Amino acid sequence: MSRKNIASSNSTSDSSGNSQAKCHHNPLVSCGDCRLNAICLPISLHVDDIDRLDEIIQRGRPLQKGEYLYHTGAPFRSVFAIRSGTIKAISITNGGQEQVTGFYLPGEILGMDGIAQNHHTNSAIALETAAVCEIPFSRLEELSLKLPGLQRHFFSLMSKEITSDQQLITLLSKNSADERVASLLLSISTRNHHRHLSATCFRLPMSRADIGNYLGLTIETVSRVLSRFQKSNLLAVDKKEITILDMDALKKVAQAESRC
Amino acid sequence: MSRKNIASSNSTSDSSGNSQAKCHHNPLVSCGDCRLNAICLPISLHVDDIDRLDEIIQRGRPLQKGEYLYHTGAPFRSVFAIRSGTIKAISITNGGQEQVTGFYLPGEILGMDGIAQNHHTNSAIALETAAVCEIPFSRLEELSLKLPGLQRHFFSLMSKEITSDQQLITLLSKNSADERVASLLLSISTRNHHRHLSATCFRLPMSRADIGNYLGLTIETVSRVLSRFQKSNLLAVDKKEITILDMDALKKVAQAESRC
DNA sequence: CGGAAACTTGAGCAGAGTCAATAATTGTGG
DNA sequence: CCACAATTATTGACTCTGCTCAAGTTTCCG
Repeated sequence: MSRKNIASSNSTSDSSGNSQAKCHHNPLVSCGDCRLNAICLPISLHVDDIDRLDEIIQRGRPLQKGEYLYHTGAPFRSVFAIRSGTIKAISITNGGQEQVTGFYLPGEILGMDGIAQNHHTNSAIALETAAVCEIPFSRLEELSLKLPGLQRHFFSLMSKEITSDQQLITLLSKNSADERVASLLLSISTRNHHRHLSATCFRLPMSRADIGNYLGLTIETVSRVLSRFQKSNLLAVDKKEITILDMDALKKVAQAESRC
Repeated sequence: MSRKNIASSNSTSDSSGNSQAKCHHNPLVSCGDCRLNAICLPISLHVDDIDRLDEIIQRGRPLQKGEYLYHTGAPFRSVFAIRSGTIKAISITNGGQEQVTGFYLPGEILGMDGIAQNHHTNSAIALETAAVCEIPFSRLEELSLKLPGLQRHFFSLMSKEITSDQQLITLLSKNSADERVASLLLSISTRNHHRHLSATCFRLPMSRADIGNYLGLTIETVSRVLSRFQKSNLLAVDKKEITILDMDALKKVAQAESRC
């Protein structure tokens, strides 16, 4: 068997003594050894092909909280995979306000907004100290021409971005404040779970303002909804630390759109 | 010069006597002769390459109003370019409601929601009699591996879909009913103008219900906003026929988000 | 021509926004 | 390390935009 399905090599590998080399804080770890590759690169590639991908990826110094990964209008050169930390993507409205268009967690890929116009339509900002892998897009395109699996993977990534944007559109268009907040909490919970972290107890990396901006709500409404969820024992909220106490009930709230 | 920039061959070509062959209602017209190719395929391709693309495209019988182009959950095989008519894309919410995620006009491409999961997450429904070109995706992928320009074009198309979804997110998240309706009217106006149709006088192909669904408003609110626009002489509204009487004022309404 | 679907308009209501005051947390510089 | 400023979050009172419900009208299509 000359192929290595990297999707099946999951993070249990850090039970080995060599945890240093595989730690996601270590900027030098290669794609093949990265514990996040099941999320970021869930395709079968020949080991040689992984090495070729590895070669084009640039790993820079970590971003500090508030630092920009790229700015609106900047020439588009790369997409980025998050290794640690959280990044928010924002676009600027005609009136000059921010619109948060997404939160990106470790293993997720952002920056694809820039492809069409050859410059970024969004800005990306670190919400906390964050390490990213920079993937130069022109070299990725070249490599994609040689590796059909990689081309398909990038089509797929962009398609996922489209479907997740459309889910947000539905959320904004049809759901109440309670439903929106519950949905966001569940989304973060699920994504944490995929990374083998707790699905019920986690720290929100973003401010109430960012949550409200993302969900089309005011900061006050977000705060009130969280207080209400706490009063009804769905959650324990301790500033940014969230504990989901009643997952089923929270899911019910999230899905309870005014059904006919 | 062995390359033909098809983007520069615009619809003025129908001044020739041979308008039959180039008419967008004729299902047999080739990509090279299609008057919409400036919108749907705005890239430089070798004439031979256009022919190769042409060969893989299937042109079926027109869809009648209300007919499905594809259903949610159907296996993903193709993307579609619209030749004539209008298609709406909808997704189904958890509660079983429709969410309109987009309106597609002639020259525009839809169906890319299905790539990630290999089946469509949306359904597509004709709002009026419509002709489409079906582009089998697997063959498009193969061809993209040979034609870097085509690969880039499809990355670009998907990126455009992402940025336009994000604009809708902003609209839903930040803008009032008036601003949302004005924005949609202006979007249709602009897209008509690109197709060399009137930017000020056109027929809305979708119902008030579809508009409301798309914009996150009720049918009653859409109706009231249009009445209000008419009273203030921004528009003349005659059921689905819209005439923009004061384009500048309408643009002001559309951009007037509560700026700080 | 008749029934259904689509649209318009009005009255009343409620969910989320605004404004405002206070509290808690974080960051900064002496 | 503490004190002060700045930012962030909570909570309350009031307002307003857009929703609900309802009735009536127009348009579409068989």
